[in-house]
Parts: sequence; C-alpha cells; structure tokens
Amino acid sequence: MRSVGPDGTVPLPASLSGEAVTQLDRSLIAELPPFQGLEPAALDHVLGEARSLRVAKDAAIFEQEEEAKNFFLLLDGHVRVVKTTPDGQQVIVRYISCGELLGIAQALGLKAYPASAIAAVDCVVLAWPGRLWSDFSTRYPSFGADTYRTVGARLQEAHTRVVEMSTEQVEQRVAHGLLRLANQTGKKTQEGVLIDFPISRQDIAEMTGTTLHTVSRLLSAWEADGLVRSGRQKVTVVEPHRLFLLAGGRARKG
Amino acid sequence: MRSVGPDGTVPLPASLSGEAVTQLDRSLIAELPPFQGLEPAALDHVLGEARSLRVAKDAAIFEQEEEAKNFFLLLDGHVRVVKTTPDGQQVIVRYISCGELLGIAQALGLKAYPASAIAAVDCVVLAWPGRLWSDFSTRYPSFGADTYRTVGARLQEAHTRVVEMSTEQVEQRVAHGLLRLANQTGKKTQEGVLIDFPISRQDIAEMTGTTLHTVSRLLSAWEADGLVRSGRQKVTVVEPHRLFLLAGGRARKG
DNA sequence: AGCGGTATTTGTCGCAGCGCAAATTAATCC
DNA sequence: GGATTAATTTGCGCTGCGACAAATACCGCT
Repeated sequence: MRSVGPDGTVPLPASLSGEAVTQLDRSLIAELPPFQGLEPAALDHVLGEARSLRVAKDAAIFEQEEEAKNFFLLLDGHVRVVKTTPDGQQVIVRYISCGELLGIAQALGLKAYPASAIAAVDCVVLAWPGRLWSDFSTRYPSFGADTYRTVGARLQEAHTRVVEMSTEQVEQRVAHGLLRLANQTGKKTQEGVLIDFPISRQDIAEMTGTTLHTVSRLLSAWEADGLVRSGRQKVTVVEPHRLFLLAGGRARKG
Repeated sequence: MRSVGPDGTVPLPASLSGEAVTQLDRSLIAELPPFQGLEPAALDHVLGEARSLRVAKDAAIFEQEEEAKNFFLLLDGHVRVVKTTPDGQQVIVRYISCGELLGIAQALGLKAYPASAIAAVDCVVLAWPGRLWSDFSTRYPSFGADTYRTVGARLQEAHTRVVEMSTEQVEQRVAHGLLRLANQTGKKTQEGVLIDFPISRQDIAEMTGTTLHTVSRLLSAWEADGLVRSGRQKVTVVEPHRLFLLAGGRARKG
C-alpha cells in the first residue's frame, strides 16, 4: 500500500480531510489483533461498514472536544495523540502505530474525543460509525476482548507515565521516552535503531514534559557521547543499552 | 462477629489478612453501579461467590507484583492505590471510595497487580476469585459495561494527571489534587469540605509529584489566606472556589 | 502525666532546568 | 540558485522547588 504524493490534497471538512482509497481487502485486517480469528464473512461485514481515508501529514483525523462520530483503525502511517490545555499547551499522549485502533471514545463511554489525533506522516485509516462499536463487541467477542486489553494496556502505560513524571528527572524521562519510541516503532538500520517517522525536539518535549531547548541540549550531549545520532526531525538510538542505563536502567522485575 | 465464608475458605495469604464479617445482604450491592439492575437471583449468585473481609488501617488488600488471584469491591472505607518504583519511591495512583471496584487486573489482562492497595482507614471489602471476572462480564452484561466505563474513566483520569504533571507547577497540582479529593470524598462540615480520611502531607506529595516539605509550605500559606484549614492528617477545604482559581481555574469547556 | 514516635513546620542553600534571545543550519519554494 | 521559513543549537540569567537540617507540635501508650 503505497501512498501517492502530496499532490491531490483537496481541502475537505477539517478533521476528516482524507480521500477514499482503493479496494478494501480482507487481508488488510485479517491479521490485526482486533479482528484476528474472525471468519471471512465477518471480516467482509466489518470491512463493508468501513470507510477508508487518506490523511495528509499534519492533518487531524479527529479533534479534541469534537463529537465522537467514528472510531478508527490505522492501516498505514503513524499518528500522534495530543491533548491541548485550555491555555494552549500541548501534551503528546501517545503515538499510534499501524494496526492499532484509535478514537475509541465510545468504548470509554465518551461523547467527545478527549484528544486530537494528528497524522505524523501521510496515513491511511479505516473509519467506522461509532454506533457500530457495541455491535462489533457483542457480535465478535474477540473484538471486545482485544479492545479491553488495549484499553488496559493504555491505562498501564498512562500510570507508568505518571510515575515517571513524578519520580524521574528530565534526562531520565527523555531517555525513557526515546527508548519507548525505539521499541515501539524503531527500525533497525546499520547506525542503530531509527525512529521511523519525523519527530522534532518539540515533539519529544511534549512527550516528556519539558522544553525543546532542554531536549536539544540532551540530544547534543548524547550525540557527543555516541549514544544517539540525530538530525532535523530524526533520531537514531545508537546504543540502546547505554541509554537505558542512563534512564535509570532496571531489569524488569528485580 | 466471626462468620465463616462460603465454601470452606482456606487461610488467607498475608496481604489478605482480614476477617470475615457478618451476613451478606443483597442490599449491600444492589444499588452499586457494577451490579445495578441485576435481578435478585443474580445478586445472590454474585454474593454467594464473594468472600467478605475486614482490612485494618494501613494493611494491604493486595500488593504490587503479587499474582492477581482476586478482584475486589470496597464496601466501606477508603483505599489508596500506590505504585512503588524499583528504588523505593512511592506514587499514589488514586484513592478508591466505597462502592468502587479495585484490583481488577484480570479485566486488563494482567496476571499480577500493577500496584498495591492500602487501607487508608479500616475497610470492608468483598473479594471474588479472578476467574469469575469473565463469568460475571458475560453473564451480566451490565456488569461488563459498567466496568468498561470504569476503566475508561480511570484512563481519562490518568491522562489528565499526565497533562497536569507536564504543564502545571507544583502549587496548581496540589490545588487540583485537593479539589479532586474534596469532590470525590469530601464531607461537608460547617468549616468547609473535609477530606474524610486521614491524609498526611507525605500522601499529598505522593499524589502530586512533589515533597512533603513543599506541600507543608503550600498548606501553611493557604491556611494563612483562609483557603484551607488543616491539621495532622486532616485537611478541610474552606474556600473551594478560590482554591480552584489558584489551580488555574478554567470553566469546563470554554 | 510523662515518654517516645511520628507528623509538621520552617529556615537555608543550591541547582536543574526553564525563559529569553540570538545565531546557525537545513529544508522548501519560486 | 537564492530567498524564505522552520528546526535546531547554544549562551546566560533567574527561580521554583528539592535537599538537608533542626525545631516543634501532636498522638497514643503505659
């Protein structure tokens, strides 16, 4: 699935400015956790209800506070989920990788999206009307079970973030943040593990609760130490292990 | 007041060292969200599977990392949920009020509890074997739905905390923390809203990611301003509104 | 009442890291 | 290719608040 260049992007209703893509195939979703094990007929039913959209880099898939009309599956690309405070500060809640569900407000009993979802690169998503959520969950128990696990995992993750924010200082938090991205979406290169979507110092700052200045300083220092290698909107973790130690390295369970 | 739990229970593991209380009555749980709307027979079934325990102040209902054998309902008292870092620092994840479920690791697909639950005062809890979770959820859809909502709400709450920790400074965080407690478990007195369980400066610090010293200074200053009134393990919010303003007051949605 | 332990208060000091500002580099657009 | 814009780097001063320390208040217990 290849995304065409950024040429034909037409201005559409703000938050859903994508265009339909080609034919939907069962194989697109058959292997993804939420739909794994569903029989072909079920997959066809699910796909039949979906709209497929292309979302240009930096466009919103949905916006915070907006009525939650749909839920989504990211087929290709990377999405960042951002919360904005009343006074305009932004916090990146998490990054979504392909195969993951997003915008599942209805699963949580919300009428509006609690955050915005912004395409970090050109993306392809499937969208379903929110009312189908309960339909899917009851009709396909594995779907319900999987999303339960997803929400659980995200709750865990959020608590981990709270603990980190409470107990670690900036250097460790940034190290943790980078390692998380590297594990989650890292792509092995000969230099090390490359975070394979454009990410700015500002983004990293918004993930870790600091400023782009401090992030820049840290990356510079780490680069001098050979821990990472970074450029404009690009970070490669060269020595994950040493970075891990710096993050306050602790083996999983003592 | 020693009555035996149903189906010959074995001696409880250390962290569950409570004693069984008297007769269980349907009315105990009939009105609680997870069980609301269940018919009498169902309630009896649910209660029949439950063991009821008393937990002394400062005792653990379950401990972080421990195998998640049970899930619980808090019938009476207040519980704090605490995460401990490998180097021994503690963070209070949330307080549980009566009527709430806790220790629902199995709902999230976890084999071990991700945090410890400590009785803030003497408590009474119901305990069910973890394997009954899926049983209850499928047999009583409203139970499943309610807990979905619960988990969703907690996810929201955790994200809110992350945002606060990222964007606010200590004074605002502490103010927010107190207001949250006051709303959640506050008891109106003539002085103001009293947080009706013992809470130390240290506890507040662990909720808000600061130190007891800073919390003490803030409370002193606020007390001088007439915003709060506090003593040993006790806080009363005298002027919620002004405290709210101090917290960076913003009306819900602009 | 007196004792010992715990919670709280308050002072002083130092520094991590934020805010501000300006220079530098790297992409994009004609 | 040169101009424009966005991202990054780096210096510098300031301060919120954490670390350390010591005194005091308050509780439960014998």
